[in-house]
Amino acid sequence: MERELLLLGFLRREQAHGYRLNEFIEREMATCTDIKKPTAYFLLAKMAKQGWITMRATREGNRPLRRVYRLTAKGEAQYQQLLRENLASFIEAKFPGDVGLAYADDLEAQDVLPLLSNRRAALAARLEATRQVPPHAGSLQLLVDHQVLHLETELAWLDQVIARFKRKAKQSQ
Amino acid sequence: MERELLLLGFLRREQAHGYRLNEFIEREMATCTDIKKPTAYFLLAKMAKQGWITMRATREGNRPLRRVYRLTAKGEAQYQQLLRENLASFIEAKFPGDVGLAYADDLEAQDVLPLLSNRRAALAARLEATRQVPPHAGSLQLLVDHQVLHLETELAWLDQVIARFKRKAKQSQ
DNA sequence: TCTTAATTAGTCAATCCTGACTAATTGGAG
DNA sequence: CTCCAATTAGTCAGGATTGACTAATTAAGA
Repeated sequence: MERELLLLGFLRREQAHGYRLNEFIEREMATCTDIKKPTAYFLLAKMAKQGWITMRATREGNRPLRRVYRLTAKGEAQYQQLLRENLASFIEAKFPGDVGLAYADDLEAQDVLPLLSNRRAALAARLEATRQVPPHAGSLQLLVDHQVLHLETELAWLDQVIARFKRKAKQSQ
Repeated sequence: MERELLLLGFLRREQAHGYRLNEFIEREMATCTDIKKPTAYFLLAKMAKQGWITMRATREGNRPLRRVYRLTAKGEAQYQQLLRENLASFIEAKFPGDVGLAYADDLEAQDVLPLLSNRRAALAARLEATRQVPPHAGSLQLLVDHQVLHLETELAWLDQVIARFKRKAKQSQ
């Protein structure tokens, strides 16, 4: 339900139409979610059906119909509950990159090394980009700090893994 | 495609039926994926359609039909490519728990603290459980080590966050 | 030797998610 | 003032995912 929470939390501050929501998601929340545009519209329609938000269609000129979404009292209650649930629970992160590592021994260590070196470069670039993010207001800065810490840890770990495969390559050579 | 990689990597070692695959996923690969049973069956059927694996129906007694899956040469080639792609790229982890933190300022700091304390307990339990996991063979141990390192980092970070909200609670009090 | 619980094996309807698309408006270069 | 690219706004068909279910087999206790 964290996708719903994300949308409700934004609508709580200001009523908005879908496009502004998607902008917020991409610009500010990229570190914790990757909801795509059609998903956001889908969830908004679902929440409207449940009475958590209202949908008001507006039209300017003959642009495509624009819907303005606004939180209802029921939605506010739901928001409070989802927020508390989210804060009180720990959801484990999954590492899709570990699937490859689990099978890395199927390749020669000499073949694995350049591949991991490529992974390392991508990770280092991501870390650098995140470090360059301008300061965010309030708790949003927490998310950036979290991401930086996480990426630093991943980089250190990846270097250990690479060292392991270097040793292995030397042995078998 | 890391779900397909996961399945192909297992079938490469031994032909197997759906149930054994799901067992492996839950027991050994829980740290890097959360594929559910029907998803695995869906992917197996899709890969069979693509010719990466073959499906042979067997029947013992009058049990429900059991399908044994086996990697084809085409599947082996695909496996090689997916494995190399996975090893060479870095896929960012998402933190659903950060959504709540982003909005934590909507609650009083005094209300946030017990919630985060609950999150901390869940995280600490998860870390302890992962530390207790018996040693795995080869690279599978890498995944466990990765998870432990990650959980340790998360715990340290969460303590920082909690400290932040403690300061905030003291200020507003 | 019943009865119950756990394990083995898989299916299906309903829901969720997104790549690819349409379409109008605005900004700016020439 | 015209044309092209970027921005704004949203839709839809099709594919992915899973909760809830069915059903036979085995294990174990009373």
